[in-house]
Amino acid sequence: MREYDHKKIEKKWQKEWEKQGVFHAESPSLRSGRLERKKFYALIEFPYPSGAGMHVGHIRSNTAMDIISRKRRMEGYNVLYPIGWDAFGLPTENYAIKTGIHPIKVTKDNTDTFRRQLKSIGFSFDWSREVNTTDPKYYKWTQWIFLQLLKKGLAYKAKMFINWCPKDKIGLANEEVVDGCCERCGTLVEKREKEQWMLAITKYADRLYKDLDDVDYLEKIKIQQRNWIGRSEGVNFKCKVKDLGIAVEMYNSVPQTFHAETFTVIAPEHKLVPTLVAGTKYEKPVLEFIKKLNQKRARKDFDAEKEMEGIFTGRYVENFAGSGRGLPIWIASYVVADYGTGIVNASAHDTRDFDFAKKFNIPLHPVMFPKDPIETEKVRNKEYAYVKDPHGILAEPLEFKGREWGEARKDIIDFIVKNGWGDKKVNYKLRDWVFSRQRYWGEPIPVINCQKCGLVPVPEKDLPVELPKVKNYQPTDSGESPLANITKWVNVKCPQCKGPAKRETDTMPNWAGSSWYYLRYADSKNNKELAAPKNLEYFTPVDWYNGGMEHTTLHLLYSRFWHKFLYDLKVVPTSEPYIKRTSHGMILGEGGVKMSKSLGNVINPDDIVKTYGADTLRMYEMFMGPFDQSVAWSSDSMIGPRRFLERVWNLQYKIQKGKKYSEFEIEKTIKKVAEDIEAMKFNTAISTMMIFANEIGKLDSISQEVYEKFLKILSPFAPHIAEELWQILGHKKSISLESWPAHDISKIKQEEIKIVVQVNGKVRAEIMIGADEKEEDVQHRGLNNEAVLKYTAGKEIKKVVYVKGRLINIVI
RNA sequence: GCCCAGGUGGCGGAAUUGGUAGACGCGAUAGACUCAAAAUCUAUUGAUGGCAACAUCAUGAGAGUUCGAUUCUCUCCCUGGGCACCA
Repeated sequence: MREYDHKKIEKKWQKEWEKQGVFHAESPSLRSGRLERKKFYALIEFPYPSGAGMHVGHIRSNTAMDIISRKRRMEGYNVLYPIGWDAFGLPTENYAIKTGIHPIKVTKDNTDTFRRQLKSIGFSFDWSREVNTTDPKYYKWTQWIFLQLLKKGLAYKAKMFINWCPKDKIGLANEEVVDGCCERCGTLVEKREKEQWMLAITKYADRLYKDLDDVDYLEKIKIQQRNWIGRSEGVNFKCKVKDLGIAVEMYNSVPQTFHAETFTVIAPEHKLVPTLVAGTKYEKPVLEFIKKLNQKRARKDFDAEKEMEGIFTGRYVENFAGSGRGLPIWIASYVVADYGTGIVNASAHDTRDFDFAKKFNIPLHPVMFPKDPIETEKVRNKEYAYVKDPHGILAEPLEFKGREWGEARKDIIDFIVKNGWGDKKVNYKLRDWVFSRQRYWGEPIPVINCQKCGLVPVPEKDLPVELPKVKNYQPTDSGESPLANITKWVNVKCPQCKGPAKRETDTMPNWAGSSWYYLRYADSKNNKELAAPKNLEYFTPVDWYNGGMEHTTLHLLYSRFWHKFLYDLKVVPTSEPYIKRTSHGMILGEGGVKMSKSLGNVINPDDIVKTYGADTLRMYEMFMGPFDQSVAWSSDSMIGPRRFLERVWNLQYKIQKGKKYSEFEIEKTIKKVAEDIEAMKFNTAISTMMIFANEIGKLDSISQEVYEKFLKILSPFAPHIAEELWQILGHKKSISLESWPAHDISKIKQEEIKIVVQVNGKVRAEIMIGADEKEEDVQHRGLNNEAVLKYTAGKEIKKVVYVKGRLINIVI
């Protein structure tokens, strides 16, 4: 008997797969005729090659998609399961700053480590399509996409207040600021005015929102994206400021209660504020108020909700919505300048407005009341803010008296519009994407500043604009990229007038390269185009994309935006990049704490591959818990899957020619495993296989046919051991190229079924019945069962419930 | 505050449309093998009571619907994640 030697087996098959090119996806561009075979495109988020090496979390998500890919291959699909490196980014640059080692070298070392580690796990990646975002041949096309965005007016420069991290010396997108602090280093973010490149993602907000209806994403992912885009339909009220004659628009997303509005609030930084108070007695106190407020806001622990501040401007809105009333305009600290119009009318039906009015003694006028009369009295007495209740009854305007708030909404909006008081308006929370970074390790933005011609795009034929070598990667305190110091690189001739000009020194954020990488995989070696249309037509969209929840609102939204843009340019054939999106849970350290270097609880996959083997590691990570939930690592539990594989290995010595085994068990197992893989319930798929192996392990001998079927369904999970056993059984072809065993439902039929007899819902007996036995006969047998009679004797039987093939419940 | 997940043995976790709660795995206990240990194999393993057959209680707490609830409804508590001055 040979022992299960995982080291030998795993190395052997990894070499063999590579030699045979088992996992290469066939491209239509490489053949003359049509590629008839159906494709399946499985995608994982390509890793950022950090210096720490691969995390066990990578293995979890990669294995999941690997199992699905391997199953699809066995089902006859031409599977594309690619891999690459999202290698631009701050950690590498910060490392370079610290050590002086060039980021190119750092990246090469790290990707080498990752590649070796990934290969040691036996993932069925098509390595021939490997991409790297830092490769000029790759980022040539990232820059090309930027030029197209520029051409269409979707990339623009804007002088604006940006979130500035004083430590990283970098501008941050709103999305990258967490609790007012830099997402990466935790430093308190400052506001700084700077010229920035922006991408107009808001122009696509509507489509990004609506098209979610047509994709198969996990519901929670859709909800997060919808919340992030934050679409709301409301009314822009058209008003005039009394005595000034200025027209203002005020956005209101709940116009149903517009009659309740008794005052108006404006954001402190709103550009209209100085005009409102200019030359009045309010000017001095208002400006002082704003100055003080800004100082307060800079404080980290400042809570605008609790520390609500405000001041009257001395101005009024004139004749609000035809009511003849004038609404006092207050500056309020809780109003956001860049949402809607930054000026809002306020009412008793909003908690913040309500609290504000109470604090500053502004009159309130509720117009919507609950059905309960006691509560109505409370609302009438202004005891609390009665907010957004679809069943609340409106008292005003009189045209809508007695109608429900939720139901009346549409009609009230029409009413307002018809009277000319305002226009329908859709607003989004989503803001444009701050696209420039004052950093070295990113794609140079391919633009030239000419003194005469202004901003001139680099001609497409001159792409890529390559990163020059620098000595120092430290950003400058002036906020410019280190590239600004390379005069040789910066000074160029203007492509239009040939006069002296300077290159743009800002680079792109790391989200750029990852916004379109899945397209490049379709044709990663193409030097003439982003990818051959033939290949894009065939491979895209991605059929199944798995990744982390943390990328739902940034990467996933950005890449959908770019994809839609490329669709408009007719570069890609579909309007959505991913048909299906799922997500995995995190792997936590032992005891449920976060895995981190500082806690010293990081698990090194290399050690486990060495001692237990890649197959055991794969099995363990799939078995440890539900795929979409976080699970704590437990080194003790690793032994379970390893024991299972050893048992499977030893089963080979039980094979006997001509031996038959109940078809029922193997067919049932195949069916369950297949269903569980599709539902990403890998943990129960494995337990099903364990049960099967335990069962046949008890027999004296097993048939080769059954064992082979079992190896096939095991192979996506533990491919190395499955290949080895497959070969031992005398097969020449790789098991990866075999076909997935079809389970025959008709075979899954039992002669006898065990059912339970309950008395008043409590199990009292078990009986065996024939599969086709009549209900009356079954009931009769249940009722006359000895154990059951003990409980029913002398009692009146009220009812007997029979659930076919399940149970009998006798009610007494 | 809002949104989304969750809460089941010593631990990770199973339970089709409501239908035998605790599958599978880890750990633990006992036994076999061994000079011994490891590995392996066999048995037991939710709690309480009982020599046992068996009984009772158990899925965060409390109520409800039902012949029957881990599953459905309501109220509350706790944990994790996301969002948050968005009118």
